[in-house]
Amino acid sequence: MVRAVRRKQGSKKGPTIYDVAREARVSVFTVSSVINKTGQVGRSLHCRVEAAIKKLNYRPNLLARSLAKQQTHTIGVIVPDIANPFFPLVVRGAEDAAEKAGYHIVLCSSDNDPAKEEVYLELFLSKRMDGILLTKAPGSLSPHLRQIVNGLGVPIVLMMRTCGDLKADTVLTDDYQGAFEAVSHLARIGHQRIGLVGGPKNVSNGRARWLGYRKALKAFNLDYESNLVAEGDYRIESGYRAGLSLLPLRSDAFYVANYLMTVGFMKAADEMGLRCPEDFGLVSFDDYPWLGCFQPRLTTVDLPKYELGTASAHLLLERIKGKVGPPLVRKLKPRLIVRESCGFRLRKRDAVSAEGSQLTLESEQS
Amino acid sequence: MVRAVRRKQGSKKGPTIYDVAREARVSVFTVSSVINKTGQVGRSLHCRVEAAIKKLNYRPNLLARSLAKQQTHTIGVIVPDIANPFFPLVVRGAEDAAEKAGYHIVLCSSDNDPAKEEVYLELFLSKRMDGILLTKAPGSLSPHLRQIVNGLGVPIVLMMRTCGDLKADTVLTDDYQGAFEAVSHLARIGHQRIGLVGGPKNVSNGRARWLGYRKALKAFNLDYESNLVAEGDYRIESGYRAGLSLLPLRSDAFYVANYLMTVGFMKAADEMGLRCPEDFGLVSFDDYPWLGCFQPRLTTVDLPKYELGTASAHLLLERIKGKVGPPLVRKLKPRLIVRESCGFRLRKRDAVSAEGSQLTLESEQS
DNA sequence: TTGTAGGCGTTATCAA
DNA sequence: TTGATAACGCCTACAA
Repeated sequence: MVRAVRRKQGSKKGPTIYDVAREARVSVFTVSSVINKTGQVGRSLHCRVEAAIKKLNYRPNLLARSLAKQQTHTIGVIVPDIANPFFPLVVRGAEDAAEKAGYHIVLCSSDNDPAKEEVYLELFLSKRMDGILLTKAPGSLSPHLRQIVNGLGVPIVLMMRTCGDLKADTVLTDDYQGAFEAVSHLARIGHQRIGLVGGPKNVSNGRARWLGYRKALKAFNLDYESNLVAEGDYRIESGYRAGLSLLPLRSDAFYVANYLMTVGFMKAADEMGLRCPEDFGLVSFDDYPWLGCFQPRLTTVDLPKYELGTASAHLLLERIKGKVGPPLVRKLKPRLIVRESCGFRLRKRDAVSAEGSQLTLESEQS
Repeated sequence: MVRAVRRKQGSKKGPTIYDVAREARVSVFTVSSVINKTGQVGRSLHCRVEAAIKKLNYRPNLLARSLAKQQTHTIGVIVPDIANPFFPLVVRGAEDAAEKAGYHIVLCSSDNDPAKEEVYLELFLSKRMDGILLTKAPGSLSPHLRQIVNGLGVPIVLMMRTCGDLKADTVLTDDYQGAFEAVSHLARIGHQRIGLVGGPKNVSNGRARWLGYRKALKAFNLDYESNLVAEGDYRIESGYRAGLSLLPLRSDAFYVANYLMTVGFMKAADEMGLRCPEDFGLVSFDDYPWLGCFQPRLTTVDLPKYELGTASAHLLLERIKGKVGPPLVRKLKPRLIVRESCGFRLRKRDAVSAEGSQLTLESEQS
């Protein structure tokens, strides 16, 4: 009982459960039971405890609780870059879902750097996160790390990107399908030579978008011209460079595999005095609220970002709760939104029958 | 020494410092000294310990360390909404600065709801965050909470918004100045009737942008017409509604106090068949990489978001380190970026002399 | 129903 | 230089 003889409470550091117990003239057990609503505590003691808590302004130290209960009610989230406009909504979705379950989020940006990612993962393990949400950087998890993860049994949910050697629950958008629809749309309205600004081939969704492009070309009997294709890294600069090299080739249209690259691409077009959709058609990937307000209004494939976050968090929370079973994969449906950048208005002679595809004409919505 | 007799290591939960000590046939103190590079440990023991750590794949439990050292190396961040494109870069700045100092971030979105904010603040205190970065929701901190904060001595840095009753370090952008420059620019190029879509008056930067607007009108001897003014909440919908009500009044130009409201405003203009800058001039607030690539290219006031985040984190880290002194206020300079939405190209007859203002013609940069 | 005391995994004090 | 051992603040069998 050395503890009860501690400092005369106050002065930084806040009151502890012992202070409350002393104040209420009960044991720490009683206080604990009251706080956690566990076990039956008599009316009078209950009141005394609550009064003491209020009087001392007591807040339980969640650090100590986490240590004792072996759970932090915190989940670690690693995204490539929170400043990439794709991820904020994903994170917000995860945050909301987590919050609803009493969990909170620590956020890290890996910059797609496997080394950084590894550091953060180790951090999460050391901080005893209850679970991890991960948009994997290129490359596989180091065996060393995988061993720890498995040993510790910390659940991980992969977001947006699979990772070959990591068997874990995964939530994806169907980028293969999305890319296929994007390019199909271009083909359907009459474009013949369709270029690609693709994502990095060393991440799964980069490959998927690439494959969807090729599949669509095949489906419409269009040639694959390797010189009309460029690989980017999802950032503005790479889209810009791709624009500089691809635009002079004067193909009919382009599919650009994400928004940031589209921004760079458009900048290049602007500098070269090329206009969209008059000089080239364009379908982008990933929609934003402002795309409909500025010219050219981008035809794009909307990805359910918020839902991606919530779904991932839900899966993770299930695992944290102890659910067992083989890894689950959820694939969310993208949705083609047709505006003008594709050249649809210019070529509406080839009327598009909806064909049961996930097509949305923006003028129809809202 | 009961502890050493614990479970036969392994099977979830990972090894503890005791396991390492036993493995290396030393005391926990020795292990701890090696890990923290504190105190002198003999060569041979040092090696034995390192070997044991490697062999057992030992990672210190940061939770336990935090409890013992009374510091978590974690800072709590509350922003109104991480999905508002303004904040990701701020958070990224804070994250980078924190990371560099060995700190990490837990992120919460308050939705500008004081109640939610209070819950999160209490959470941060309970989780013993070393410091807090806060973009205050409207209203003042509850006295109850302020008492705790003060009592606990947890440093807080206010970002973007002041809070009357909370004396704390603060990092702002000079929104008064920014708004003044925005509106002055409109006036300078010949606009006479200038409307305002302002931010919420119950947050400090909303007021500042409002005041800058009025100051500029005065400076250019323009009338303040209250019917040309609308109060929004920084979200798209409010900008849209403002557009619907203000645009029919056919004033020359508008200053819209943030990007999201501009998006809504443009949507309204689009629906009404009004074009910018032909039918009305517009200056927005807050710049993004894609603003230069789409029409109308927005003239806007760039706010140093990333720097806002880093500066805030730096200030906070200083306080965490124990720096004392009166609350500091840092005000970051905004920068007017002139593109076409203001109508500058249309009216370039009134040539703009730079006048030493922070004006940037986009064609000059890059 | 309530209290006692040991455990969670570190750090830190104080002897040896 | 090392080693016991008491904090850190909470939870929770086990006792009473």
